[in-house]
Amino acid sequence: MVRRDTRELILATSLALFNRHGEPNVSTNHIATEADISPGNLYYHFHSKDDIALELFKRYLISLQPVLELGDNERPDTEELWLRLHLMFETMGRFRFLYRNLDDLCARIPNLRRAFHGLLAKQRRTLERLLGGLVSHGIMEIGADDAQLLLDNLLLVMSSWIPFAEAEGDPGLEDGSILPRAVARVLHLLLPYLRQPEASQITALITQYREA
Amino acid sequence: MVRRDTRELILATSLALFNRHGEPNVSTNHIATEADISPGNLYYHFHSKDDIALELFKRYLISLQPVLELGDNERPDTEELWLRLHLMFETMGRFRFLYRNLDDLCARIPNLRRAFHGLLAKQRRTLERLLGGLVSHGIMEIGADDAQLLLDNLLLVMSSWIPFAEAEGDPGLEDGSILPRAVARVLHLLLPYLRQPEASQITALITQYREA
DNA sequence: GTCTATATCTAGATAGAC
DNA sequence: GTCTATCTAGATATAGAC
Repeated sequence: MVRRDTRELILATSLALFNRHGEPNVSTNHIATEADISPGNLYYHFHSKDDIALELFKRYLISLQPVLELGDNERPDTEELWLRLHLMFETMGRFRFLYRNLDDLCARIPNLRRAFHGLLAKQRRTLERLLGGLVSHGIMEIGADDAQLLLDNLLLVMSSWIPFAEAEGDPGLEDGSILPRAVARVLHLLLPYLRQPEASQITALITQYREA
Repeated sequence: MVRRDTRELILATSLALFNRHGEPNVSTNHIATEADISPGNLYYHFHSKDDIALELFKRYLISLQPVLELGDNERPDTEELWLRLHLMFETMGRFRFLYRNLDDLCARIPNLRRAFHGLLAKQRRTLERLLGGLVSHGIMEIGADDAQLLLDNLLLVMSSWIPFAEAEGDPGLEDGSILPRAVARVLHLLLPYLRQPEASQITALITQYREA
């Protein structure tokens, strides 16, 4: 690997190893060896292993920011919806180690825990606005109670498809071929509440995605 | 704690600690101390820590067996459905450490991995039959493609509500007060495909469960 | 069956030379 | 900034007396 700034090299190497083997199974020595630096050097750049994980989480948040941001005068439609989901899932996939061991990372690193809760709240607001947009366009029809339960399930599925796929041993996590199926999964949750002709559009998208 | 058969004591203690702190955060010394026995004694009864986890998984499977079994002439209705779900989730909650670190347990313990995949397949078959029963009774109306996607999401949600609740820091995991909400969550996935009057029944159940 | 004592290993982290 | 060498802690697991 080309020698860039060492701190960035450590982060890139850690991310790759964490994603491949799972964060608990990657030691700092392991990272140093793979990055072709000494263990001491690693600790010159980072105070601890948790520090590396936390810094990666910050990068994750930054990557996600533009995907979660909705312009004030933006009018979300189904096209916009699947684009956002695809971008979001692609980003999550690049940092998938976070979701694989979310519970333990949150328990161990208070700052990460707080940041994750903030992210969940933000995701909920973004989804709420997206759904609200669909309703105001007459594309979606849903009651307030149903909308809350739907939001709960959307957040759960969006936060859990990665570890579930890992547990199932799905090979598509490595090469990204799982993404279309993950998006199809989420879109299918919305389908019952969509009116025509958007419902048919989404159905077509789902079919297309599943076959991809 | 009353002194029962030591092997059972170790299992009970391990289960409690694993659930409370997460399996990776509980050492064999920790278990021995809590069980009031020596570390050496623990290793007399179990070959390794993984052995304990695997034995607990077997107990989990045994507990789940009657819940997943459907009699041949059984006619699943909505009443049967919520009963099954409640029993299933209650059992999962008693062994929730398994779901909190499923990926790493599967990666580390091949036998557990195989057993879990077998369980997933069995759950899918049971759900398939339950849904099929609802359809044949005219309670549910759903196409073949939609049914497959619904099954996928049902399995995902059923396998993931525990770690998601842990990541959210939901206190209801300890005392079981989360169970009604978890069941409501799953029932809501089915709701769009139910006919009347069962749809209203389920809506009422969900409302009741959410308030509980 | 159970204990005490200990071997072995590996992880995270630091010290100090260069 | 980077390296080598090393410390420390804690985990799994075993040996051998009782």
